[in-house]
Amino acid sequence: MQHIKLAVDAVVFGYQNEALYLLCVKQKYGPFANSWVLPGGLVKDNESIQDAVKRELEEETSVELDYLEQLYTFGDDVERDPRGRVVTVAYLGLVDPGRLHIQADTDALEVKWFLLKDLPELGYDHQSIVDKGLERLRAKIHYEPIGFDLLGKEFFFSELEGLYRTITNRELDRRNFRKKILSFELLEDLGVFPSNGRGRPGKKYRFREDRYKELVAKGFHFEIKYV
Amino acid sequence: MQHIKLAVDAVVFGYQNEALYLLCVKQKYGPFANSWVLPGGLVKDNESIQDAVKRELEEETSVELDYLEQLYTFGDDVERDPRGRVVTVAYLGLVDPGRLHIQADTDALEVKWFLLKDLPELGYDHQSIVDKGLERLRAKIHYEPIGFDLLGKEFFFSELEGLYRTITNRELDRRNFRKKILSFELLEDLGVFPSNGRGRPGKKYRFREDRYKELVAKGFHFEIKYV
DNA sequence: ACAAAAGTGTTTTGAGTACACCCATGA
DNA sequence: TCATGGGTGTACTCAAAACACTTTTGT
Repeated sequence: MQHIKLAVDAVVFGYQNEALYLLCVKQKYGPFANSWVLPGGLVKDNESIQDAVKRELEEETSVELDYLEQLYTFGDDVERDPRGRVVTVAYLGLVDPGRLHIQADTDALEVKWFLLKDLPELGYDHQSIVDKGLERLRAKIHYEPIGFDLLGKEFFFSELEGLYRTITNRELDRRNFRKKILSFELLEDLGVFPSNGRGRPGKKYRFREDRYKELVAKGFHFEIKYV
Repeated sequence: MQHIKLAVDAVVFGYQNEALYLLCVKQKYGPFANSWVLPGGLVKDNESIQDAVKRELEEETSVELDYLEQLYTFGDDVERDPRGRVVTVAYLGLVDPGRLHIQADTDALEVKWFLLKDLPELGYDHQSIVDKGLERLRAKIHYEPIGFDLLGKEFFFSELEGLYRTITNRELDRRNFRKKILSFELLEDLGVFPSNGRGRPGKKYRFREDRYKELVAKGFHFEIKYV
């Protein structure tokens, strides 16, 4: 008879003002009570693992995702949970800035977005799960248009630039970057919007999800080498 | 109390004569008795999931791997095993041609390498696991030097060409491919060997694993766009 | 008028691609 | 001598990279 528990955990990133944020919850019980950890929990017998992630996120944080993918399964360290053998399937989630400021904690658990650069010490092996998630995000932003899930539906071009600068942690040439992105013809031009600070007002854009899918079906491959 | 079992399964590919092979075992008991399935089985309480894969491969097939990586965790279909909830962590394995012909079945299970193009109907959802494995192999061969794990330690250049042709299922320009691969300076030239058939004899090469790691540490990125 | 951010084009460079002939061996 | 497979070099093309000034707004 096997005594292994199966859990899910979610690495959920948000982005605002040139900075990445990570969604954490404060553990109430157990060996890491009062530590910050990733949202997650045990999978139920009759739910898919993906549904388990969504349910836990809903229960613990009330956050809905704009993007979700399976990340990696952590089960090589037999003692990663001091209470017994737990294998966890980690997911990577992304949310747009509209969800970045939590409404109210659902069930008395504390929930918080931490600046990724300023994370507290996380319980269990959750820091290594976060590392894996960040690695995936960094890799994938070059060859899939997942960055758009970290922006609002409508965004200034400079926000997209800032997002790529932040995630890749490198400078980029604004002219070349814009030329490349626009060449895909995946952005709908929404026209000029009042500047939100000083400086010349800029155009807003919307990512054309439908068009992206069409193009992919025809063999198109999103790729940003820049940055 | 949770009633989910945790298993591992391995998609193990081999390559020989311009063809990919998949390692299968014949199921002895259960709902898929006498079906061919992927090698695998339940994880033990005190072993890492990666060790579980290696153990099952050893027990069921006596095959040792030249490459192993975690592939994906299949647990969304609650009824993927008719006997109850089983979530399986699938791994992708590669072996060199020296291991392609099985020595003897360890414990009366039947073991067989099938031509990938000519697979029998596999039990459970194993066909979709194979599909995922093949997808990963096809993607990864472009940006990591994992193809070498499907060749012997010493190989003719034409074998490498054939491997890429086979896996990508496309023609390639021999001159450009050779130029590109050699430009990495990752192959040790072992000199000319007697031809194994008719035609001019060719040089053999060895992949410089150590050098590859050095280069990666310096920021090198293996990439074959060709093919 | 000045500071701040947005918008825009051209040139250079190098990697990807296309392409065809000679060489060494076994039969 | 012929069939088979191995080895090699050059020219073209296009996308990536480098690069700086003008425009619009708020203060």
